[in-house]
Amino acid sequence: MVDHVLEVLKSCSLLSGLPEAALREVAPLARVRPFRANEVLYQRGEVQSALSVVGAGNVRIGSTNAEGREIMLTLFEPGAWFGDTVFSPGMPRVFGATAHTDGELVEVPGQDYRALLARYPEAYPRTLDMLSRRLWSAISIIEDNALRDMPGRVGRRLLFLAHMHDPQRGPGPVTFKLTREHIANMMGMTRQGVHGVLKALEQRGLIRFSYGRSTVPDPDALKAYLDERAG
Amino acid sequence: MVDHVLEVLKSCSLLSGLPEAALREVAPLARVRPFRANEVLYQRGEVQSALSVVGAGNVRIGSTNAEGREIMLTLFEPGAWFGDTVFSPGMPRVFGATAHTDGELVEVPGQDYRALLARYPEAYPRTLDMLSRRLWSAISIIEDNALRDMPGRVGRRLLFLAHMHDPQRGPGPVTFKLTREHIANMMGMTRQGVHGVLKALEQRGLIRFSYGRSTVPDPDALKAYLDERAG
DNA sequence: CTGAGACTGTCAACGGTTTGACAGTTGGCG
DNA sequence: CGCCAACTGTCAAACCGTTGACAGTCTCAG
Repeated sequence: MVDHVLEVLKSCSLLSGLPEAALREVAPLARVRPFRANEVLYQRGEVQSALSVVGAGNVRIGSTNAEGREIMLTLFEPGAWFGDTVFSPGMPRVFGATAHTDGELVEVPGQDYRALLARYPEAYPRTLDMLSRRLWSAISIIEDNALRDMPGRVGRRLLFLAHMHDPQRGPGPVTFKLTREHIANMMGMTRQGVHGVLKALEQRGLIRFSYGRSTVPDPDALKAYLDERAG
Repeated sequence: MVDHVLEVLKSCSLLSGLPEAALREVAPLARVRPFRANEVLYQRGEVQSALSVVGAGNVRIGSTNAEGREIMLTLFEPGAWFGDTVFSPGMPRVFGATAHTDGELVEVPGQDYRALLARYPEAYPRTLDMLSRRLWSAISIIEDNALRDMPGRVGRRLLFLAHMHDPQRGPGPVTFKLTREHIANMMGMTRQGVHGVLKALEQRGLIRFSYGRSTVPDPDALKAYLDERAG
């Protein structure tokens, strides 16, 4: 069990600055939490601080407003971490987390994680780097939303997800298991609006889609097209 | 001169986790850079990494796309810091910085700042906290853009700026020296669109504006109004 | 294999924002 | 004090995305 937890922790980029000995120290303190598709994992506004690492399955990050309209920020794959409030204990979560598929979470209590970092200060620069990159991503999204039209936004967000999924990815095709509605929620658009945009991209051969999934056959080609048409 | 730099560094929340002795160490390595209104301070995409602290005046953070359309992310006051690439050396800047008024910047070379942190590791938690809060803000903005309509977005962004300006601020009125066009660039709207929104808010007594400036007489009242009408 | 539920395609009507254009206002600089 | 440049108010037309509605398609569990 602890070995399994250790494997998950080792797969997490945020923790890769820590030596294996350090991970062995926290592994017994972590909690494994299996989940089923569509289960609510965390709600926006909760103040408990823990570092969550996706061990298996996919997790949707986002929140819902009073009228039931949902916004999705991103989709996390195994190895991804979230719960940025570990760094600002006492702050409420800005977003919620919902299971996208069946899977499992490894949760390290915030206090234990912070204590560990203090014991291995050489891991701090890497940690700052990871957090800083996430800020970089968030700002890019704000920028895209303000400067680009809908095809631009949708295309860029798909590329963003592709990169998120695997930062060292080669030029091959990427597939997203997302419904039109999920994409719409991610962009603050409607299902119908997304349909139109995807259809236009499909006619250019930049995207292919079927029931419940979309595929970008050549991310570089999509990127080139987007860069050409705006900015 | 060094004393002056020291004062500026002490006013910066990012550096407040460092003991005064540490700030004294870097002060001589910092560069003071005076600027005039509308001067371009940094361009998006540059890779040089430095920590910049606003010593005096205001700085607009944002970027411009090829068509000349500008997006403004936020406006920084004295004491604010930027240049998040110090934590990810080698990454290009995601945004540019432009002088909004006359003023002055204090620049600490990235390497020196990182070396200082390594020498005073007790400052890391505070640093992570600051960065994490900034991420929190960025995500809030993404959320607002996706879930709220225009009056909601404009109102929330003004409140955000007010908080940015002075996190410990009391209930008094806040004034922004921003033209309609600046606000429009901040929201990805047009000048005319902003006009309509502000006019509606004005009729409710939630905002007042004159040539080149807008005033929120009672931020709490504005917040209450916004919370009531959406989420 | 078959039915129910989830997802998708499509359309017309509606509404809000932008575009573009021009006159009016303000503030600072000579 | 007066002019110029920057900023603002306002309007109609065009545009784009949403709303709402319904039928068609796909998947999976039983």
